[in-house]
Amino acid sequence: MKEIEKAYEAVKYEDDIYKKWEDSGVFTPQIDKSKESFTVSMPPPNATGVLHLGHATMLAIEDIMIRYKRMQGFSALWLPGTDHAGIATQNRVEKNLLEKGITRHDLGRKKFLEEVDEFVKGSRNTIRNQIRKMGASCDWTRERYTLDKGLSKAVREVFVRMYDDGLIYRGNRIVNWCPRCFSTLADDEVDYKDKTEKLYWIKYGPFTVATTRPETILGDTAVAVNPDDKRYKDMVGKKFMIPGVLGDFEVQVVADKEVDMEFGTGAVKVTPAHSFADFEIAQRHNLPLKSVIDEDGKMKDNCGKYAGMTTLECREEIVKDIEKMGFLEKTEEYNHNLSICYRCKTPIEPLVSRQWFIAVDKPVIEEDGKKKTIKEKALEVVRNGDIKIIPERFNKIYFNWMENLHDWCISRQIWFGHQIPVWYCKDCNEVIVSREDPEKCTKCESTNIERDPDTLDTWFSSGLWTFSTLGWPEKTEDLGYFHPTSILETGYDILFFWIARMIIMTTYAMKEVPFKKVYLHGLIRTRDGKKMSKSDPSTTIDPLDMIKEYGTDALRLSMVIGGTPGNDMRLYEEKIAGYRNFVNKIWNATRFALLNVSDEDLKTQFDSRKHIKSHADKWILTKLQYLIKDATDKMENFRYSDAGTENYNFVWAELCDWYLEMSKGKNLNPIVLIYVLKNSLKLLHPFMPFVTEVLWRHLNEKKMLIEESWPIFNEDLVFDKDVEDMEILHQIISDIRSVRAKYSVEPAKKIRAVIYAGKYKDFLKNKLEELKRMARIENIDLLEKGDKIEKAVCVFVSDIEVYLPLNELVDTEKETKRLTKEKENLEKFKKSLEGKLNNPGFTGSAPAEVVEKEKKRLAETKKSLEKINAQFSKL
RNA sequence: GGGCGAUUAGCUCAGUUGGUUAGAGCACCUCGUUUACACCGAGGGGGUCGUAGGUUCGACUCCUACAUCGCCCACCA
Repeated sequence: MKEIEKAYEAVKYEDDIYKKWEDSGVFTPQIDKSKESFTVSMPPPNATGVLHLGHATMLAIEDIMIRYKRMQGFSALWLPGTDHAGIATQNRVEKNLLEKGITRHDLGRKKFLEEVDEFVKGSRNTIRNQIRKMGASCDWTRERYTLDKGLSKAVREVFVRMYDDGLIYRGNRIVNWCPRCFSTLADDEVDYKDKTEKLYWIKYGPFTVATTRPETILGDTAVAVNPDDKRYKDMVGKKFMIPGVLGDFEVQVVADKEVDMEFGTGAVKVTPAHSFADFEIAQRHNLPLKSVIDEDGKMKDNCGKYAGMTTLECREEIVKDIEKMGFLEKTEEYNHNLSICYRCKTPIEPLVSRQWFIAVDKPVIEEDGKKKTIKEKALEVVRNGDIKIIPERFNKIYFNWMENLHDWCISRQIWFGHQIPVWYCKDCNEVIVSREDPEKCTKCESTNIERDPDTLDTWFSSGLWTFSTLGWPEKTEDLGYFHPTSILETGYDILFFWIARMIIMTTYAMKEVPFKKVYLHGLIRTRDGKKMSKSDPSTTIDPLDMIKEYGTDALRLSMVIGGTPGNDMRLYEEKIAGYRNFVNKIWNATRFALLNVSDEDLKTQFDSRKHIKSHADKWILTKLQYLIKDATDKMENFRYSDAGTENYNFVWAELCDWYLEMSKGKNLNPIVLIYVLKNSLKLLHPFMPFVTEVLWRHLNEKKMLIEESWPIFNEDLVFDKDVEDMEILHQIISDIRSVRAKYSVEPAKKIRAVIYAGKYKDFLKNKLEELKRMARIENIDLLEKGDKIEKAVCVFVSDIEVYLPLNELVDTEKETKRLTKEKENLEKFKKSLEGKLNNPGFTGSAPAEVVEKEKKRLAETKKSLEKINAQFSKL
C-alpha cells in the first residue's frame, strides 16, 4: 500500500521522464537483422522555427506510430532533423540586419552566411527542445540538418547525376520572380489573391485589346486571335505597325486556340517576356521576346521615358499618355487572381530569366527496356501501390498535380542554401559541373573560373530527406536496414511541396520509393473553423502554453482523438482540459489501486488459473481482451482516433465506473486489478506517454514502460457467458438507480428490494453485496419466483423481476405514465421487428445471423411486454 | 472552369465493406463528500442524420440531382 498525490501535475514529471528515456538509449534502435525495421523520417521543421500546432500534431501522431511499433518489437527509428529553409531563414536574418541598417550586400556573401549560421545555431536548440517537450521519442543521435556535410554531399551527388543524365539543364525561360525576395519561385510557391483591378480597353492599331497591365505594351511582339474567329481571319499571319506611346512598333498576328473569342474583343496583345500564357504562345509561334521589366520590378532602360519607374508608376503614366493620344476606349472594373509570393505576399513579376531546371518530361530512367521520365516513374509508384496514400482520395490530387507538372525551376537567387555546383570558365565558356570544387577549367585548364552564385531550391535538398539522412551516397548499414522508410506522416498542405518531390528524387536516385505509406493529417483550426494565423494572435493556440497548463499528454490526446486523416480539426482549450481530466482519471485509478494492494501483490505475476476470483474479474478481463484486439486492429489501420477512444472508454466507463466500484467491498482482487491496469497503461502509452510512464514506475516495474511489449489478445481470458451475466447485473443496478432518481428517493435512504431471479438466482446470490452497495439497498429478498407485489415499483431485466416496495412513495399516476411510455416503446419496437421477420424478403436475403439476432430480440421484447402488462394490474 | 471534403443533439465530432430503438465529449437540468478522482459520482432531457428523388427486404451508410460552407488545382489578356 502506498499513496501518491491526489492529482497529477504534469509539469512536475515530464522533463524528468523525457530525460530518463533519452539517456537510456531506447530512442536509438539497433540494427538487428532478426528484427523488422520500422522507420519514420520526421518532416524537418525550419531550423529557426518555433513549435506551432502543426508541428505538435505531426509529433503526436508520429510518436504514437513509433511507440506502438517499438512496443511491438520492431527496430523502430524515428529520425529527427531540421531544414535550413533557404528563403525563409535568409529573410529573417536580413530583417534583423535591416534593423541595424545593414543589407546583405554590405556584408558580402561570406560574412552574411556566417551571420546566418550563427543565427541558426542559436535558434536551432529552441525547436529541438520543443520537440522534446512533446514527448517525441526520436533518435537524437541520428539527428540531421539539411545543410550538414553528409546531406550537402548527397545534394551534390544528385545534382551531378541528374546533370550527366541530361535532367538538369540551364535555360532561358519565363519564371515566377519575386522582386522583393529577388529570387525565382517554383510554380507551387506562388499564392493567389482575389483582386479587383482596372481592365483597360486600348486602341491598338487595327485592333482593340483589353489588358490589366498596360505597361507591358512596351514588351509586346504579337497579337493573338482564335483561329476560328472570323473577325480577324484575314489578318492572321500579317504584320502590323502599331502606334504606341514610344512610337510605332511591329507586331505579328498569330492564331492560337488558347485565345478566348468571348473575352474582350477576342484579340490579345502578346507580351512573351512577362506573361506565362504569352510566353507559351510565343514558343508555339516562334515570336521574339522583348524584356522590359527588370528583376527589381522596374522598367528597363529600353523603355524610354518610363525607364526606372516601377511597374505601377509606369502603368499610371502610360495610361495617361494613351488617353492623351485618344487610344483609351474605356476602362472597367475587373476581378481576377493576382499571383503573389507565398513567403512575402509581394506580387509576382513573371519574367524571362536564365535559370536551372529539372526536366520532368525527359525519358532517362531505364527500366524494362523502356525509358521513363521521372514524372512517369513518380506516377507509377503510386498507381501500382508501392506507395499508399492515406486517405486514398489524395491519390487523385497527387496524380492531377504530377500529370500537369512543368519543368521545375531549382535555382534561387539567394545566398543561404546549397550553392549550385556549377562553374563557368571565363576564358572558354566551358560549364563545369562537379562533385568536388574544381580549381581550373576542365577544358582549357584556365583558373579563371567562377562559380554560379545561385543556390538550390530548399525542396531540392528536402526531397532527398529519407535517404540522405541515412548516409547516402555512402552505402551505410543504416541505409540498407532502415530504407525505404515505412511511413511518411505530414499535413496534406505539403503534399506537392515535399511529398511529390521526395517521390521524384528518391525513385530517381535510389531506384526505390522513399516510403511505403503516406499518412496525411488535417490542419488544426480555431473553434470557428478558421485558419489560425500568426498575424492574429487571438486566433492561435500556443502548444507550449497548453503544455504548461494541462500537460503534454492532454494536448496530444486533444489533437489525436476526434480527428480523421486528411480532415481538418478544430481545437480549443476546453477540449484540452477535457483530456487533462482523463489523464487525472487514470492517475486516480492507479492511486486507488496502490492504496489497496501490497508490495507483494505488485510483484506477483498474474496467473489465470490461480488469480481469477469473481465474475467481475472475468468480465473485466474479457473486456480487456476485446479491447486489445480492437485497439491493435485500429492501430494497424491507422485509425488512431478510434484506438484512443476505445482505450479512453475502457478505462473510464468500464474499469473505473464498474470494476473499481465493484471492487470496493470485500471483493477487491489485487492481482487482477493490477494486471488490468498495467495492460491499460501499455495500450495508452503511445497516446499519453508521460503519465503512463510515471504510473508504471509506481507499480514496481523495473523496465520502463516505453520498452514494454504491446499486449497480445489471449483467448484464454475471454469469458463471454460471464460478461453476459455481469451486464445483467449492471443493468439491474442502473435501473434501480434510475427509479430512485425518478422517485426522488434520497441517496441516504436505504430501501428494500424483492427480486425474482429465475435462472439467475444462484448468480445473483453471490452478488448481493455489490448490488446492495451500488444501488443503495438495505435488504434484498432473492427468490426464484413469486407473486406480484403491491405498492411497488418494478424493473425488468431479461427474466429477472425487481420490485422496490416504496409503499407511500409510489405514485400510481406517475408509475402508470412511466410504464405506459415504456410499453409504447416496446410495442413500437416489437412491431418493427415483426415487420422485418414477417417479410420474406428479409428472412430470405439477410444473413442467417442477422435474422437470428432479430428473432432473439423479438423474444426478449415479448417477455418484457408480458411483464409490464402484468404489472399494470398491480397499480 | 475542374476536382475534393463537410453537412448527424445547443457546440465539437465519431459512426470501418448497408443489418441498433443513431453514439461520445462539452454544455444543460436534478441529485450527491459513499475506501481513488469535484479535473468527481449517479440519474436525465435533447437528433424526422442538409433537401429531393432512386437502388434495396432493409440506407446515417450506396447512386443521382440540388443547396450551403470550406479547401485544392487551373487561369483569360
